[in-house]
Amino acid sequence: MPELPDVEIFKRYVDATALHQTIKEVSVKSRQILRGVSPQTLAQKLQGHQLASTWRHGKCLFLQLEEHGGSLVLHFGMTGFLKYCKDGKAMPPYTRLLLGFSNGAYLAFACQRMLGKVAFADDDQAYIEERGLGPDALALEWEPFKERLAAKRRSIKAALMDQGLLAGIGNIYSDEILFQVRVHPHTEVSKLSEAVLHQIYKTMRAVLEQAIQCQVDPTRMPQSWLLPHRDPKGQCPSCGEALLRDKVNQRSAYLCPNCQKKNA
DNA sequence: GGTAATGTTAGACT
DNA sequence: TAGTCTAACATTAC
Repeated sequence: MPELPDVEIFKRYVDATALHQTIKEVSVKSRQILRGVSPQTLAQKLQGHQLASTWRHGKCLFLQLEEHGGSLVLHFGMTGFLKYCKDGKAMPPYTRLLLGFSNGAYLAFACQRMLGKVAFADDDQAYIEERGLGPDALALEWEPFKERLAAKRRSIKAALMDQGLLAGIGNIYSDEILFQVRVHPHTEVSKLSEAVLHQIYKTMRAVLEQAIQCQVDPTRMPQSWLLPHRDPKGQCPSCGEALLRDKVNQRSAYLCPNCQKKNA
């Protein structure tokens, strides 16, 4: 689930559960998810400290320690999520990292497919730069958005999903944005008029914000959206046509062949 | 048993 | 050189 709106919900979840408690225990269950930090170093950085605040950049969640002590950085891959448990027994399956607090509760980072990543950043901004991430999709203004995408020869779907251009959009939400703007995902960015690009920008903001409001729960999203119908048997909520599953960038893109014509 | 799944990335290619 | 594309990564469910 973890695209920008999902990670924003994880951020709010941490804010509501795990702040301002002293970390007693740091247990790395799967070493493989660590990026650029050893289990020993991670434990040493975290133990005895508290999570003071959180913020999100694209799909990355930063859990900041008090007194500028650096941040625990979480990336959720395709299957990652967080769970705050009152005791260690309620731990979800595939827990890869477990933080134990002085009040006896735990924060578990789970990811079934091991594509999630855990890192430690002494400086959040430097970390973002090192990883080559573009500006956060919700923080990005129209003018820089236009400049970043300008004249790209790749498809609009690939461009929206490129974390180096702008950070936070993945397969699901790029489909949703392009469906709402009625643009075919294969369309080359350079072929889009400025007016259409502007529509894409505005729709991107609206979709991301509303998805957060809906708690990323498809059943709460408007029925006019693609997302609640996004499966191989789904029908277009606008015209009733059977949805098409196409390949863009090695990923399956869902679209309505009637509403999203090429060269439209 | 083959295929696909909400992500990233190193290396190949143009 | 820069931009773009592909395969690989690990695991489970249908």
